[in-house]
Amino acid sequence: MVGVRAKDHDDKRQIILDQAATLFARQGFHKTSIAQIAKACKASSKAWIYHYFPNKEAVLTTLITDFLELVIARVSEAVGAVEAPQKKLQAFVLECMRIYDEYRINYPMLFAEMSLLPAEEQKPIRALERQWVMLLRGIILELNPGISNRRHHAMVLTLIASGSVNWTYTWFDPKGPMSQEEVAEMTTRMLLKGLAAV
Amino acid sequence: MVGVRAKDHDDKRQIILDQAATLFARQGFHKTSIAQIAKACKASSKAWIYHYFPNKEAVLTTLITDFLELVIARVSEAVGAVEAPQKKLQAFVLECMRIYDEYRINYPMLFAEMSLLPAEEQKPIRALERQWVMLLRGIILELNPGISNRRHHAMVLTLIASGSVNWTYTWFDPKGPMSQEEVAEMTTRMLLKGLAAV
DNA sequence: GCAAGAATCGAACGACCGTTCAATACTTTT
DNA sequence: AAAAGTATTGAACGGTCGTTCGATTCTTGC
Repeated sequence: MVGVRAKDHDDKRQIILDQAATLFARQGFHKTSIAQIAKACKASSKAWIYHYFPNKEAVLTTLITDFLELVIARVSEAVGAVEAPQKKLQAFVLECMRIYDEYRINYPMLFAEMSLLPAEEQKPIRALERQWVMLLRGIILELNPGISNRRHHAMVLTLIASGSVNWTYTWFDPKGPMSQEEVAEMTTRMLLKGLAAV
Repeated sequence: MVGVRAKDHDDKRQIILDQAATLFARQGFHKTSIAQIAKACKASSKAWIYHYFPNKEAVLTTLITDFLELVIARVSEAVGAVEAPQKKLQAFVLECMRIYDEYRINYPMLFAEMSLLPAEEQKPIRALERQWVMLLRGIILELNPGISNRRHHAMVLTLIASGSVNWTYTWFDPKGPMSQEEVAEMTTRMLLKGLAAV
């Protein structure tokens, strides 16, 4: 076929995303230049990036989108593999922390950056985020069906709980005194008791 | 005295900080230019800013420092005004949310931006942050003295709890269905039960 | 082998931005 | 009123960065 994309087109694209993720996490989005990403990919020109992405923001939005889709897929699977709602919560928390640790993505930073994008570009990302939150909300409702009576209580409680999970990024150190499994265990135990109290 | 600073020098400085806070919250640090801050202050030249701050980063670090000092002062006072540790936790959470609401500062964004600063400039800010965390840790230890046996447990539990409070920024809407008092109430109740479980 | 589009690259453009500088106006003490 | 230092300003500098362009090379179906 003439004029067809190279077989390794998607691979190259993925390399860009991987290198960009590392650089964004270390230096932030604005302090990372296209030239830097290209160099990290061992390309000799920054114009090379533009063959795979229309602009710099697209690298960011693709990165966040792919990441959230992965999180949702893996968390869904982990949660679906157990029956008891207590076990589901544990699986949810643990799987989130595992992915955060594997990918070393600075989620609060990406989140903040995303919030500055034009509303139209935020839309699909917000939708994925909502999926993630709704997954957690479902588990919380199973754990404590009573709260469904009061309007919005389930949602607010879910958002409060989500903070415990998401904020972990800002302080957790894999080389610290606790493993992610232990932190996940403590978080789960706290949430289990706490969520029953409202 | 010849060559003394004008009486309103500190006022002007504060105006810069206030306008910068608003702009940073809305557009982020990097997308806000010195010229924009100057214009928001009704100054006719961006060089004017440099009479009050040595550079743009100093505006950011001063902003965060002042904010954290205010938070610590107000939260300390609120916590000190009550006796029971349960009341202290409630006061802590409520006061944090009140300040966040009053000042409309995007704390997670400022936090992320601060993390990219040179280590030396981060130091005093990290110290203030630690003060805030330690305040919360003290309350948690009062609530659950048992955890002091296991090393690091109190600190990790504190950090997990702090996530619930700090993440509120990213989702709380004053025009939403719940007031900050109600959210603070729910957060406190959840934490009270949850923290006892570890 | 030729045509057409993909892949890659080097160079340049155009805009913006943080910072500096020199000059002017203002204030206050002596 | 003179001196000295502050307050403010407009203009310019130096650099960076995202993006574009044109050219070249490579791949592949006809």
